[in-house]
Parts: sequence; structure tokens; C-alpha cells
Amino acid sequence: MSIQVSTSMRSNYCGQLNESDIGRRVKLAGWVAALREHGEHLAFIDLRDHTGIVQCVVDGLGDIHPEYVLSVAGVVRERPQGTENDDLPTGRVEVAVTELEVLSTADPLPMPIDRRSEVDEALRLKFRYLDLRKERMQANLRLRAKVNTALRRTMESHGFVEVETPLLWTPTPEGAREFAVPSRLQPGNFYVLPQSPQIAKQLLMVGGFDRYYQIARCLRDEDLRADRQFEFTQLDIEASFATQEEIHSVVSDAVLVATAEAVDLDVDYPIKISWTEAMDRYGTDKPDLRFDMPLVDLTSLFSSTTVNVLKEKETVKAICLPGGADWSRSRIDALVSRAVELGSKGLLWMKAVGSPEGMRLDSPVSKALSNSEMEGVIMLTKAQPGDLIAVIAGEYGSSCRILGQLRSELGKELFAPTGYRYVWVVDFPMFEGYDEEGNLVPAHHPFTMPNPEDLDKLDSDPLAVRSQSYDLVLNGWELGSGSIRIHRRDIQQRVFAALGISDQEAEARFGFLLQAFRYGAPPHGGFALGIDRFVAILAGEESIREVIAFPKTQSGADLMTGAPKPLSDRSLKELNISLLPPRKR
RNA sequence: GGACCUGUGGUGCAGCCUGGAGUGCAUGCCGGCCUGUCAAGCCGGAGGUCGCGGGUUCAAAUCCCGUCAGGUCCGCCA
Repeated sequence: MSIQVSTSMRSNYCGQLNESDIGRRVKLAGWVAALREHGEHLAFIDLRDHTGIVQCVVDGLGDIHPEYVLSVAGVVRERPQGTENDDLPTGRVEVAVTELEVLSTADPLPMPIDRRSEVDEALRLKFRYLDLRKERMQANLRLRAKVNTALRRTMESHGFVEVETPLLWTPTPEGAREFAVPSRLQPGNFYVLPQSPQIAKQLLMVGGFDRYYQIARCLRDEDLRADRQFEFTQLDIEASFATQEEIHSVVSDAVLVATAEAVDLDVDYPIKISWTEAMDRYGTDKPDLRFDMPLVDLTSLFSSTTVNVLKEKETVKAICLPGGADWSRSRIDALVSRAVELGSKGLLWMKAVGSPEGMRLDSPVSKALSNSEMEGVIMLTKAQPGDLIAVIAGEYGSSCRILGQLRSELGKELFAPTGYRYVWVVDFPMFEGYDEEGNLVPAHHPFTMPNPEDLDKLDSDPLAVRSQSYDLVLNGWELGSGSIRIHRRDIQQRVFAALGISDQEAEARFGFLLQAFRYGAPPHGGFALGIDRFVAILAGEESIREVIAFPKTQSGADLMTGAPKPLSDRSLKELNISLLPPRKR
């Protein structure tokens, strides 16, 4: 697909010239990427635009410096034999310049912007507009645009309608901390920026927009991380009269289409596992399934053991590390201290040694291991000679979690996994546990529909209630989550009651939503996909800052603009805001 | 709120552990030479609040305390 970009200032992009253009007169515009001067009558200018670089030949350089913006006109010609450059896509041709105009001069840059140079991130952020000229950022942001387009197109093809929702929303104290916006017209009152369009999109369902989507900005005033910024972007979806499976199907389609277009790879359809299985087998609700290395349960094997550290534990679990038997003592010690750091009392290791027929286990507790225990461990972990078995014993939940964390860290080392493995994690528990005041804490949000089969446990055994909520996981990253919502007032009331939210409080916080549900709310559910994370994975980046044009630092600063900054007294007065004395930090 | 890592000419590093003159490397910048280079090459030159403040010491980039900034993580993110 070719797009017409020719204008009066340029006929072609620099990086797209090739042998088929030989003899053509072209006009280019771009930045000076490099200069090579050879005496008075021969010089080379590497001219760069976002498509790449082409060599321009001039008779004498004049006052040209790196990063000047030039307009050049000339004829594309074949390079003289022996001077071709196979490292450049344009390396078989060059432009013999006949006209050259400096459109803009440039001071020496405060940092290099070539592909090789690593520059301190603070400097990159201060001069982000220069950083954006780099190949890496050009590729990442253009990839992001491609993903957005693919997602939009897929949603449209499924009959979803894009609707915008307000940025100035109402405070609904719950979940993430909200950014507040003072109202000038109603002094003392505040809007908040939406942490997500959750409630708005449910109201759209009541309003009859049965298939809604939006590429929506969400804002949360929480601490920043490599994978979290104050503001982030979601593909936000909600559908009426849809089952969980139908929502999974649409979302799966969207991410697979986007993946195919972004990285030119056909990727397996997401598999589906239950939350319980994910926790039990991988020790996390966001497993990286590019490698298996499952958690193996050894509890019953060691139920009557004489090994002290495994004796009378709620759970004994293990993972088998291929080739780990060769690890040095210090590497194994590091593994043990990592487990302790993660909250384990310790970690027991066993080296599988010998031949496949006569395998035995070398371990600090070898002497205490019975033959049947040794055989059982080998059989259950499917260990091969040369493997290292890491065993953790203790309480079920934390043993799974710690071993799961080790699995994910070691898996990256041992398997160097590549590619893309999507997985739906379903049947999350409705509640995570209890807070300090003894109230249940929702695992997703308070509008999540319980699994109908578990409805009668809401009061008797709430922690056993499964919800109709689900996460989409890619390569160990949580890409997004969603749920079927409660559309019946009676169920909503029961859930609020379980959460310790009184009728009065519910009315104050979500009254408008509850009222809306009195007038015919269709069954509905939805999903939200984190686009920053999605694009970062597809771009092979460790941090979402690399796929955001103007990100903030960990302390929430914009190093380029200097935000946040004090507001003038005049602005404060207009907003009817007075400041407390500066808080000590 | 907490833990850890980093901060040295414009940029990227080494030097710090084991205190002794701002010493070095690479790159960029300025000037000169150069007609086939391509991260051009060669010659010459300029460029420093060793993040900031305090302390120890005859002497601090180096040791100690504090602080600021950037990063990774825990808490937090329904």
C-alpha cells in the first residue's frame, strides 16, 4: 500500500530511494545525520527523515552542520562501482545535489541521537523532542499507531461503536487514588479525572449502545513503575447481551489481528485456564506460558517424612530447573537468598545426578530422604540427570507465590523465551480477603457478577465465591481485565452488603448508576486492554515509557516542561484555593 | 512510607574499595589538511562547581552524615 506524500517541498522520502529511482530528479527534505568532507570539491551529506538515510553528494559543503534542516534537489544516480554501501537500504544510489537550501540551522545537540549511543534517561526526557528523532522512538510510536489502528478496525468490524466519555468526572471514592480538578464556577467543589470509564460505559449500556469501545485515557494518582504511569491508555470495551466467551472472542480477535500486523507473526489463539489452576501450577495469576516448568505438588509425598524442613507443612511444592545441577555453590546460595527475600523461610535444593536408570538426589537432606521419597520426587518433577529441584514448604498461598516468582525469574534466564503466548485467566475469586475493618475486599470491582453457581455462598462462604471476571495475560504481563457486570439490583445489594457498603453509602457513591439500573439495564460485560503494556511487549521494551511520547519520571515529573509547577496566586484565587504551609517530605 | 543502584568536560565511561595536583579513554565541539567517504581519516585546540550541603583529615571525586535528581523493586495500583 503506497500513500501519496509528495508535496511542493518534497517528492520522496529519503530512506525509500532505490535503484528504481535512478535518473529521476527528486526533492528531499530532512535533517543532516552525518557529514563527510573530502577537500574543497567533494562532500557527502547523510540526509535523514523518519524513513531512513540517503547519501547526498555536493560540490563543497559550505556552512552545514549536523541536524540542520535541509531542502535538497538533485538527480538519483547509481553509486560508482566499489562505493556501494550494503549496510544502507539506499546504499546502491546517491543524490547528486544541484540545489541546496538550509531551512533551519541547529545548535550542537546536548546528546547523541544515533542508534548506538546509550544516553541517560533523564537527559532523554528533558530533550524528548530530540529523543523522538531516534530510530527506536520513531519505530515504537509508529508501532503504537499501527496497533491502535488494528484494534479500532477490529472493533468496528465486530459492530462496536466508538463513544467518548468525560474526562471531568465525579469523585467515586474507591480503588485507585483520583486526580482532583477544582471547579471555578462552583468554588469548593471538584471533578476528578477518571481512573477508567467503567461507570460511564455501563451507563452507555443502559442507554442502548449495546457494543461500545473507546481508546480511552485513564488517570490514577498512584506511584509510578516501569509498567505504570499516571496516565495510560486502554482499549475500553463493553457489550450488552454478551457472554464471557463472546467478549473473550472479540478481544482475542483484536489482539491477534494487532499482533499479526505489528510484528508480522501469526500467534496461537489464547488458551484459557482457571485462576485456581494458574495459582496452583504457576504460582501467579499472570503466568508466562512461553515455557512450562510447572510447580509440582509434593505435599502428600512428604506427609510422613523425617526431613525436618518439610515435616508437617501445609504445602510442599517444587520446580525442576533444567541443567541446574551444574550451578555453582554461590549461584545456588543466591537462589536460596532470593527465596528468603520473597518471604520464604528457606529453600531446599536437590540435584538430580547419575544416569537416567540410576538417578539419585544430592541434597543437604540426602541422608534424611527415604528411597520412596527420592523416587517420588524424581517421578513427580520429571527430573532428568543434571536438573536442580527447588523445594519450598510452608503455607499454600505463599509457597505458590514465592515459587511462582522464582519460576518466572528463572524461566527468563533458562529458556530465554521469545514469541507471544496469550492466555485467558478465568474464574477469579470474587473477593481477595478482608481489610483491617473486617470487610471483604473485591478482587475486581464491586459491579462484578458472581458466578451464578456460587451465589448461595455469598453469605456463608464468600471467599469461595467465584466471579465472572477474567484477565488477558501475554508473556507474563497482565494486559487487561474485565468482567460480566451485575445488572440486577438485588444481586448488587447483596454484593454491596458483603463488601460492607451500606445502602446509604452506595447511594452516595454510585447513586446515579443504581438509579439507572432501575429503568431496564441489559445484562452486560466488558474488558479493558492496557495499550501501553501491549505495545511495549510488541516493541520488545521493558518500560512503557519507551512507547509513550512524553512520559513522566518515577516522581511524577515531566523533565521537559518542568511540571508539576506552582500555580500563580491569581489562578489559585480564581479557583478559591488557598495552600497549607509546605509539607515536609 | 521503605530497600537497593546510579550521579566525574556537551555525551558515554574509567578513576572511588586502598585519600595525595582534575589524571585518563571514547565520542561530540572548534580550527587546519584531504576528490569516494559512509559512525570517513589525519593533525592541532578548547572544554570540569567530580549533583548539592556538611563532617573527618595536613590533604576528599575517593571515607562518613545529610540532601536532591534519575532508575529498579516493596507498599500502593477496586
